[in-house]
This record gives sequence, C-alpha cells and structure tokens, in this order.
Amino acid sequence: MNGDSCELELKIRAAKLRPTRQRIALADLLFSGGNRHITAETLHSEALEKGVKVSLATIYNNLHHFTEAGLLREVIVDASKSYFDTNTSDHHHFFFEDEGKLQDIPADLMSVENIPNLPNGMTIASVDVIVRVKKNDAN
Amino acid sequence: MNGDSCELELKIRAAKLRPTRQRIALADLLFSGGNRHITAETLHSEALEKGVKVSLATIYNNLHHFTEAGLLREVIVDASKSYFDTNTSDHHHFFFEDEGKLQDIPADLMSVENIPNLPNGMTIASVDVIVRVKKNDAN
DNA sequence: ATAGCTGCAAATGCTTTGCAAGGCC
DNA sequence: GGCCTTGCAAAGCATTTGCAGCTAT
Repeated sequence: MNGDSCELELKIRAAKLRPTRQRIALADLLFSGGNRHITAETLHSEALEKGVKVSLATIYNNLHHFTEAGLLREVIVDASKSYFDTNTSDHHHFFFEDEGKLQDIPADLMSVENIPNLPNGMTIASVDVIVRVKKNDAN
Repeated sequence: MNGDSCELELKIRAAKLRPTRQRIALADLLFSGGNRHITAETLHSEALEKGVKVSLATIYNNLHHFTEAGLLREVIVDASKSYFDTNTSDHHHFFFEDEGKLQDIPADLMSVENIPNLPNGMTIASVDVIVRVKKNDAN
C-alpha cells in the first residue's frame, strides 16, 4: 500500500462509507498516485496483483459509490465498457482508440465556445469533449 | 414507404450493398425524413410498426454496414446503448439525459478552440462534443 | 451458380442483483 | 446488535455470432 491509509480512511468516511479492507485498498489504488483512468477490469486486476482479494461485484459497487460521492467521474467514450477518472475537476479527454487509453486535457487549455441556449427549465449537466485519436493511416 | 425507393436503392448500391427488401425499408426509415438519432431498438420497433418484418440481428448488421459506408455515424453518449445519427457531417450534440434524446449542434455554431498538439504519428479521428442537459433541480 | 443476406437461437461480455455470511460502529 | 458490505452465482441487457436457408446478380 502506497497511500497514507489514514488520509484514505478520512476520504472514505467523508463520503459516508465504511472504511472496509477492500475499500481502503481500492481507494489506495485509485487515489494514491496522480490522476488515473481505469475500468472495472483494470482495477480488479491491479487489486489482485497487489494480493488484495476483491470480487468484481465489489469493484462495481465501489466505483459507483465513489462516483456518487464525487470522488470519481465516469467518462463515456466506449460503447462497451465504462471508464472512471480520478480527476473530477472540469476537463476534457484525448481517447487513443488503438490502445483504449485516456488522457486529460485541462479545461483552461482547450475550450468550447458558443454553446447554444437551452430550452427553458433545462440546465447543462456537463460539457464533454472527446478528441478521438488514432495512428496515422499507413499510406 | 415514404422515400423515393429508386433513390434509396442507388444509395444502397453506392455503398456496395445489395438492395434487399429489409435494407430498403431500413434505409427508408433512416434517410427519408431529415436528420434522425436512433438506436437499434427504436429502429426495430419502427420497422415492425410499419409492418416490415426484420430481425434485430439484421438491424445491427445494417446499422454497422451503413456506418462503415459513411451513411451513418455512431454517437457514443450512453454507456448502455448505441445511438446512430443520420447526419454524418461535422457537428456536435445535446444529450437530454432524462429522455435519452439527442439533438444536433451545428459545428459552425459551436466550436472547440485550441486542441493541443498530438504525439507524433497520431491523427485526430474526430472531436466529439456532448453537452449533457438535464431538467433544473427543483429547488 | 455463387456470393451475399437474413433470421433464429445460442453465445458473449459487461454490468447488476439477490441473498447468505461477514465486518464495522 | 444492527446495519452496511462483501462475494458468489445467477440474472440481465445490448450486442454479436454461427449457421441453415433464402435472394440478388
């Protein structure tokens, strides 16, 4: 375990969740090393590699709990699986289609101009920009 | 059938596909009435309502064929289902989360500024902007 | 004739759920 | 003790696939 486990516990407690062994381990993997973009599968593998026994169901439960608590943000880029981003601030993404990897683009770097007005009674929930990137065609 | 079936056949032929009964019917539903945003399910229902017997598998096959042929564009907004857009030109989307409906935003109206440089050997496949919209919170 | 299509049903892959056993406060 | 969590296995859902029979060219 790399993260300060006391700090992790506080983070979990702040989210009104119980600091169970599994949750602390997952929080450590997620929050102890800069911004990360992970899927349920990759998080599961990482946990098992570190010798942490967690079931996939628990991974899903907690990814959702963390998301509801505002500790994670779901990024929808792929029709077949969900990505979760530990960076919850306003920003956008590169998506490397060949590898299925995400990379942050700070919101102050790239911006969206002139969003049209919304119908009455509606609000913007979020503005998601995904720059899909691929290898050059081999010509 | 509303569309000019001769025109539809030409469109299908141009995509190097055979103008079968099912394909013509689907093309009619898709391309004979302005821009549309549909899912496999909705297209299937519409076909059945019009009395066109088509299986879901065929719907999926043809949505993909049309997409590969550049007649449709897949829009990824929802983790659980795929949307297809009959507008293949460069543009963006509002997504009404409560109803699961899409609406086009012309690219010349709203724009993305300052896309960062890409690593060498990489190209932009597309820039997708999704403005997620929800009903105002009832305060 | 033959290559391509269709439809069904079975299979897949990711995600969710039900429920009994275990852990935190 | 009581409620939240976990883990397993089963269920769920959108989508894909295998394959036998049909259809356009």
